[in-house]
Amino acid sequence: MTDIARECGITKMTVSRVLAGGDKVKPATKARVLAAAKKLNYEVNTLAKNLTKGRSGFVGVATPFEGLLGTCYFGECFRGFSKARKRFDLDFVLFDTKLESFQDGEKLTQLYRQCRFDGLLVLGAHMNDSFIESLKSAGIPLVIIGEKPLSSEICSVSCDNTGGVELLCEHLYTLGHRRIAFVEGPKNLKVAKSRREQYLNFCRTRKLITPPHYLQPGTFQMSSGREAGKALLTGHTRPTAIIAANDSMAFGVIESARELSLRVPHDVSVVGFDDLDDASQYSPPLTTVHQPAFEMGKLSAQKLFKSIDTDILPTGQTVLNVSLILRESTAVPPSGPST
Amino acid sequence: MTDIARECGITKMTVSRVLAGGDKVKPATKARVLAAAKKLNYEVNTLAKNLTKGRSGFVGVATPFEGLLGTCYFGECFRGFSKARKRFDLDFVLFDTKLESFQDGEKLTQLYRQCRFDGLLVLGAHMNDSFIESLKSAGIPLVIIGEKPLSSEICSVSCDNTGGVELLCEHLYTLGHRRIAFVEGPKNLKVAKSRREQYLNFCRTRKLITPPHYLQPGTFQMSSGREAGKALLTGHTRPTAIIAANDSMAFGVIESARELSLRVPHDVSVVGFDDLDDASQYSPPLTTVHQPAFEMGKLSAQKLFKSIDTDILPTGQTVLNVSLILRESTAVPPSGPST
DNA sequence: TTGTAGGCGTTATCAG
DNA sequence: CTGATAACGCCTACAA
Repeated sequence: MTDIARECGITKMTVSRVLAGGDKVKPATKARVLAAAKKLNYEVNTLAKNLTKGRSGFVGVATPFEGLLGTCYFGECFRGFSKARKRFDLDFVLFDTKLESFQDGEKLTQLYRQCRFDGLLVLGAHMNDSFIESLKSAGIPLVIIGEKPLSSEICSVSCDNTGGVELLCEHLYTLGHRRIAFVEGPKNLKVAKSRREQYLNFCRTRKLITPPHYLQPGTFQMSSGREAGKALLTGHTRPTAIIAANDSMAFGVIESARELSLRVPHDVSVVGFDDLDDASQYSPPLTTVHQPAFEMGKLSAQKLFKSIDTDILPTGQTVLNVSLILRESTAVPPSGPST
Repeated sequence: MTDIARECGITKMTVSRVLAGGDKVKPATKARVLAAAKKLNYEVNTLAKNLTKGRSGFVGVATPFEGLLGTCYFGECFRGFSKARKRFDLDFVLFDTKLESFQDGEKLTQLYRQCRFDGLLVLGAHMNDSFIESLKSAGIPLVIIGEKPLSSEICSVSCDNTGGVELLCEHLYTLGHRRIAFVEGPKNLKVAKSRREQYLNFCRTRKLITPPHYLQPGTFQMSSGREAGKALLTGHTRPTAIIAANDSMAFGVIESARELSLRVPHDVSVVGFDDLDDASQYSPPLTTVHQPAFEMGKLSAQKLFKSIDTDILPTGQTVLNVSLILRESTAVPPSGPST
């Protein structure tokens, strides 16, 4: 910058002004500065700029690396973040909430106070609310994605998990299913809990039978769906329909049916939740609930960017709608519609 | 920092020394400083530290967001990066090579010169070598992952794609298959090209028939595998075995067989490449080649970190071994072993 | 073992 | 519209 100033016979200050956006500088000077900058192959030193501005120019994305990073859900959310970005001087840093050192939010708080990032997007948070509370109380601009924290003070963008499961249940019930089983997600995830609760709720309301083994544990991974499917399809009082708390597990359930030479949906109906890309490619194509991961990512990032720009903490708890995607993995139960 | 100094009745400088690692400071002073730091809830300002050090403390990860970010392969690599990290003052920034502005490497070069990151890991690079060359010539510490660039000057960590396809071909040939088809990956990816070349090579060597439609285009996505499978299984001279250039497409091929009521492996053998988590969960479990994505990620990150620490550009082209994972999607061809 | 002086490259502020 | 001066918070180098 000093070089440019010398080259143009002016001060650094004027050069800075031009490069920062050309506030009130004589057009002629401006042109000369720009020419010199080009000639000298100048690029700002972000490090120095950041120091004076007190900003790092980075947005943190906190997520469990193991279990979420390689999933389509994560990919879609992240593409949403990226899409929301209008200013290109903000980039994304990834933090692994699975590391022990990140478990309690203390570490992220510290990084924030060290000016490593300007705001935080939290994906796949655990039920452990104290994690989020501690981030909040550190004054970090914060948006939680995928679930709604207890405290309404905390900004979040999620989708209607309860409503989604309700749609699935209704659909199966209308087809005539009365023996409906459920494969749940990890116990420490709020989304998993919401989905399970709504299933149980539905069964209670409609007075459906729910032997204990109708509620199968799962990890959101295909393998757990396969195991749960095997248990359900070989156990007593075989269900006529199985709801998996996400698509991956639904695929696993379908595989288990195949292994047992049961046809989907003829012998058993299977539904999932998420609407992954592959859901439509499966045979049979999977009936599922579409979760708008891309939109969730985009909206949450927009909120955070705005917050960072304005220095006002983000607020509001947005719950996006989900929709039932009817494909071919569901049909009337083998015994025909119930009464 | 000034506050701590005042609190302890010493200068900033001594405080700095203590906080930087306590070089040659009297233990008593050191203790007092640390106590005061704790009391005042002090955290270094990374922004200032970076400015003096001339380092950003970030490692860039350049990858196409669309098509790679949501995949298991990316997840594994990234977990490898994270695992390689010994110093926790280096974090990972994501850059989207699918953005137009990143296509030619110019943008990343600019970001580097602006000190946004200290080194770069490139994942899923395009065939376009000029992209990589331009990064290299900008002097960016650089490791390419997954493919071996033409210029041996450029550091890379990849796996033996050629050998892997050879293993698959050999396996099928030994079982007796003579009509082997191939579903290829995106035309602009080097890995895809290597795998295809080796398939063609094998067919040539063994004098296998290869009608033009035996080489089906694909995108590495399940849907393209499904389409290719349909074309191959309904076309003339039906192959007895199909090699998909990755697992996702192999799943698609299997689905297409199911739709056509063909049994895998009884009527047609199917193999993939990657060994995704789900490959073992499929029914039939998929015979495939294991690609050590985690190790590739870890090793490449280690090289880069070392380079950043020592200020010596990373070198060497490592090619990791792959291994054939025999599962249940392959068998002798329906007509029995060939002569 | 500790202190002093100065600089890293940029922007803020106020004066001209 | 432009310039002078100081500051951002830390670290390097040298001196005491």
